[in-house]
Amino acid sequence: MGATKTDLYTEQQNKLAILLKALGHPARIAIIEYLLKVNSCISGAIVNELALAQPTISQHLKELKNAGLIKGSVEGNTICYCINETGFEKMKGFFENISMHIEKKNTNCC
Amino acid sequence: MGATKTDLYTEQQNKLAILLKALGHPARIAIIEYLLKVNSCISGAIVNELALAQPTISQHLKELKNAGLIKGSVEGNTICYCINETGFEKMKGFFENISMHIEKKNTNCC
DNA sequence: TATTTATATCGTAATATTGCAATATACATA
DNA sequence: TATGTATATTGCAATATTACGATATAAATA
Repeated sequence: MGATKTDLYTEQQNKLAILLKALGHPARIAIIEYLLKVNSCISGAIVNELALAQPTISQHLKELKNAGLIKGSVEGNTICYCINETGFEKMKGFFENISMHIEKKNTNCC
Repeated sequence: MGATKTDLYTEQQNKLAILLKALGHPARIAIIEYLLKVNSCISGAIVNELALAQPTISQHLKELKNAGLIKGSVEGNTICYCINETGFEKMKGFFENISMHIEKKNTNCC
């Protein structure tokens, strides 16, 4: 085994899991936070920022892109990465929804 | 290699990654959604709900508990699991913060 | 055109995750 | 006390992830 049995879950659950998993690594959180901090779309600057080897960061960027959390566009020699809002809005919505559900029910049995 | 280099990141980034990673699996999303849906703290009912073997679910529950997303309390023979708000509030806060940051800057270079 | 610069891909080692059968534990009840 | 019921733990096979050196690719510039 070792592979997730995606056919057991709804498409929503699978999609959400992909988004959350993509952010479930501190390097990728750091990349997102960096992209939000700098006031323009920087690319290779991330390599200097993050103390990881260039291929490793390239790989993390690819995963973020595959999950739909960042977009990349070629800019001559360099590549410009920036936040893709849609993925983040979905996750925000999920947690706001959960928060509402928690408020409504007060079964604090644990 | 193979292990995440946690010493490269802030404690906040590492903690957040643990929370997000714990939810980054459809089975664990399904468990959380189930706990929210049923109006009381059910335990072994999850095994019937989820089409996974009992040890597998037990393992997922353990991970959710370790991450601080659910609490468990022994109830005689059975065990009562329910949502632990704090973890979810943290994630909600993170995404609301990101959302605010995205709104402020409109550098849509990608 | 040759060289530099920026990024991606390949290949691989180390480690982690997923899933389950078998088994253990612990309470409940006959 | 013996048996059933609910959950956890162990051990293991299959697969995925993390990280990086070596190398490829592609644009920029000397």
